[in-house]
Amino acid sequence: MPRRPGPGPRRPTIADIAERAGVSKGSVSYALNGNPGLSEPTRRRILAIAEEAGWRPNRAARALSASRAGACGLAVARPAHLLAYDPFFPKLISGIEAELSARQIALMLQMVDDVEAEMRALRRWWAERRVDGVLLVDLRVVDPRVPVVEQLGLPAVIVGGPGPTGKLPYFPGHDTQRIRQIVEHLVRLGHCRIDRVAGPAAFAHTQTRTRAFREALARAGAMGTALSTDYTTQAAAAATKKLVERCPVPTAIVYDNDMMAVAGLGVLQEASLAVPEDVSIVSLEDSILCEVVRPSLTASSWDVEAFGATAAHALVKLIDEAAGHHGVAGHHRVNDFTPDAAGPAEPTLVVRASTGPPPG
Amino acid sequence: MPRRPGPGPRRPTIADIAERAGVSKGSVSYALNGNPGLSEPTRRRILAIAEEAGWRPNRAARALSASRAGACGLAVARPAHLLAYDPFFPKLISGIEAELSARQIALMLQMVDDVEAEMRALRRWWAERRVDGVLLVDLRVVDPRVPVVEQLGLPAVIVGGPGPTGKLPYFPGHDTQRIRQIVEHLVRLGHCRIDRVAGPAAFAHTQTRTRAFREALARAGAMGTALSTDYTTQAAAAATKKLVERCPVPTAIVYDNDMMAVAGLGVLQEASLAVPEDVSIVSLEDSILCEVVRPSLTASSWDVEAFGATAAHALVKLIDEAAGHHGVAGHHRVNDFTPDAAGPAEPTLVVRASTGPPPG
DNA sequence: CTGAAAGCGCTTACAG
DNA sequence: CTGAAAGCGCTTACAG
Repeated sequence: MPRRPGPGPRRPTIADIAERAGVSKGSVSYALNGNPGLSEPTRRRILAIAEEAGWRPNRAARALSASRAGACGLAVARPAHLLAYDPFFPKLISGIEAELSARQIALMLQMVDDVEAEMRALRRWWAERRVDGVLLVDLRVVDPRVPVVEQLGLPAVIVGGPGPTGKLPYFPGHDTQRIRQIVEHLVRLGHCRIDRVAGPAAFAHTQTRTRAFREALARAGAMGTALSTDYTTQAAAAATKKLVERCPVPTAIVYDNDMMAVAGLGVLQEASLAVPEDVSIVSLEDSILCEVVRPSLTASSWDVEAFGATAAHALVKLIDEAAGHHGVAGHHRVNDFTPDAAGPAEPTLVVRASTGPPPG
Repeated sequence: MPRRPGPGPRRPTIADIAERAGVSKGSVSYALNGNPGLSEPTRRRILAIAEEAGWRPNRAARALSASRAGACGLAVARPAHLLAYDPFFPKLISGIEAELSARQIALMLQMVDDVEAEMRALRRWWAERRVDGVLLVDLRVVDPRVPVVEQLGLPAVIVGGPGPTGKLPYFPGHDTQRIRQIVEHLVRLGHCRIDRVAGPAAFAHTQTRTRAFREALARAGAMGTALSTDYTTQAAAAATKKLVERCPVPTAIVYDNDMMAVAGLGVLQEASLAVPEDVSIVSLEDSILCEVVRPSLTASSWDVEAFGATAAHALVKLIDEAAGHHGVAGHHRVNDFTPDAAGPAEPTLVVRASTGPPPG
């Protein structure tokens, strides 16, 4: 049973601190956690000794006794080759991670092939007490993860959800507003036939966007359709080809993300259609890529990092609440965050070279 | 002290399994961990009961008693806005994660602003026993992280390192070979003046590439220089402008990654230089982006996911070794992995539309 | 081949 | 205001 010391310097424990301070381990724990029931001088003395000794809690010990993992989980069910070209996720993860690490909470990241694998990951995290809560991204229209986390009692927030699903807090990504801005911009330029190359129809945010797209078109008296893709550039290229073979050719195309927009741009260039003289194109997601290609792409810009941070913050709150109502069988409270107010900054349409008046 | 039960189903412990099986907790632990010293029938019976009960180890408990976190750490010291456009990292993380999760090891991800913050993260992970080992990316020419992990006795592998640094295992990313292939391709096309827009000079792999670049040029009797950047597209654009203002204009430019290559392409197009008729360009990193832009970019393709998996595998081995030599004060063994054999697949140059013979 | 027990490093009601 | 003690759920030498 004697611990193998392992290489490297020794890590002090509360027992060491207690001994040096001449108090019990309990008092050290109280001081370290800011619990009441300790005189100010004693607390300060203990804190100073712990600081000086470079004490840090053994997270496993703390997790075991406090029933708190000190970690949140994020499983992403998109193939790596897709993730690799979507600037959205690194930004989102960065925002989540910043919020969490400011609170000393770790982020466990797992990439999985599909929703089934993601659910296995969620169950395993729960069973092993690896995480205190999870972030759910890419909500499906009918999403099997929601009943799973609800049944497990695993605190969860939906990142980018479209609206109330069960009782989980959700954070829509300004989808409606961003689509609206894009359509209004194009209509103002004189376009009346606007098509869209969309993401997977099974994603809830795609549905939200499609609804917003239809409504915005109708309000403006314009027409247009949305073609679903699997987010691959091949699918985006194929959809673009289909659109430009139509008669009449659409004068504007909206792409659900930047890489698809660039793929579409390539197809248009090969079809000898000039952008924006013949066809205007817009990306629903802004990135450096939009700035860098020629012509540069008009794109909807929003603060994805702040968005991730907000969702992470809500998850932390939820976890704290769940721990507070200890033993209460009931579930997370209904969303009490303002929907469509994900970050501090409102989305804005960055107008670049890829949009202009329609031909003729 | 009674645990708050918390919401959701109950999680069985080894005590539950032991009771149902009519054995001691120790025996259950032995059965579950495949330790010898248990009759086959007993082992099978225990396993069946655990399986049926859906038992999973409480990772905190296991970590505390076994002194193993069951997690590895990866801290990335690049600003999020840069990470967001580099397909390399998602692929790398995906490969690492796949290897780790196959062994039930979690990946802790942290994004930090600089190497100092990364070192704080490493120290904190070590002090809290959050991780059993770490992966070090973006090795600097003089890298302060190396002495830190060595002093702490924290198992670590260098992902993409250029060669032996201290005693840490390292995995070079085929840099020399990839640079060589590119230069040879361009020389074969007839280029004799090849410049390069490189990454930060402080990165060790940039240095490796620069050395390989010089050697390859010298071998071919060609000339050329490398301009360092901070990987931003602004810097890439500025470097490209500087190059095309030279006399004579280089006939070929190599970019250390794909986004910089696209930024360079934009500058060339605006300077009315045709690619590849006036200038050929090549990206040292392949991605969908290279396929999608017009002209499509010739790029060096290699299996980054396998690379990440290999490094993660080595780290796991290192951790096992360190645990095996328990108490031995000595350090990790000198690298015993084959350098420059990172993945199963060799890098290949994918020739696309952006390279051709020099003008004249 | 199996069991009883100590220990990992914390937290937290409970006495004093 | 402080201390002694139990407990979190595992692992692991040590007896039998």
